[in-house]
Amino acid sequence: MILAIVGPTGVGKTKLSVMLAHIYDAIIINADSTQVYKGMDIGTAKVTEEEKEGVPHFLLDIVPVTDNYTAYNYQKDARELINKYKDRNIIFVGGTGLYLKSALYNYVFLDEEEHEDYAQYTNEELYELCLKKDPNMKIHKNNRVRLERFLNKKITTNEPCYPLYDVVYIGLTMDRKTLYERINKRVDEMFNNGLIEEVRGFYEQKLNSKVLNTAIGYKELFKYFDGLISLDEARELIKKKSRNYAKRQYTWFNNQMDVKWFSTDLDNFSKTVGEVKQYIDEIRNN
RNA sequence: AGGGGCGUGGUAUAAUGGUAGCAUAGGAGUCUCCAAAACUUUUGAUGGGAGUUCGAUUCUCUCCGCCCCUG
Repeated sequence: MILAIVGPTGVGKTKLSVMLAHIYDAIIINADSTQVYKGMDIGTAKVTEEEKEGVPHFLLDIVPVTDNYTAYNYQKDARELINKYKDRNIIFVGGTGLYLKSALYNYVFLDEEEHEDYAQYTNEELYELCLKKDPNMKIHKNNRVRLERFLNKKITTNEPCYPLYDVVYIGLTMDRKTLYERINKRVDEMFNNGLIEEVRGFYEQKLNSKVLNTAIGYKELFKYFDGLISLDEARELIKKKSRNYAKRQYTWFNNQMDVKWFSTDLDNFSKTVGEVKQYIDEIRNN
């Protein structure tokens, strides 16, 4: 059996995953694009050793922050694990929808044929080049990385995207206002628990990488260390970006996957777990 | 208390005696490796009252609120 626990950031996915892993004697595979990196712990709300409660976790802390781990890498790694543990129950947990899609669906990646350097081109120029290659190209001109990739490919795919595995998608949700309050509070807790020191460690090593420049909580504090914004501004920005992200996660899971949603009962979490378990058992018996 | 200034979506701002603009937050959506990304779309405002006027958010008065200066 393969389960996937999805939902916005801060809704309680980690806790649910460990409890379900105990019930079904399952292993857990991370499906969060930033938790694969070593050392990014507090800012990504990575599960701690204590919280794992002995449940085996995979695809956590597998690459240094200087690597550029992509959905393509994730697809390979996750499918290897599915194959290796096909006799066991597997629980995917995480909020990066594209990673789940790439691993669990027939999501085709195209090898890049050329590797020209387009650094000297402006976004506009890249956009024009792409249109010259294919007038029907629909990538936005600000989406620079996608434009460069498009130019480096010889063909595009029309391969339909269909599920490869039988997966039960469990979505965890709560009303928007409560979720946003929780997200704000969680960011404050990250600051209290040493987020600044965690990020300063990377900053002082003068590390620079894609994930450090995009991950929420990291890029904002880098700006603070550079003296571009105040600490309070960084904190508010992190909260805002986290809320924006949560909303986009809903859009993705609502429209890209067949998710069964459950409301998180904050006062009685085991009740929520019970509802999820009942649903899973019904499906397994059919 | 006296003198001065200011009140425009949740927030920050623009403009005008004649359709109140922009940004951001909020809502909805798109997605074949930037995905904690990049976009699309949409709700929502002239502090209250009165006067002048064909018409006031704009001009006048008043009340309320906020800010600055003085004692």
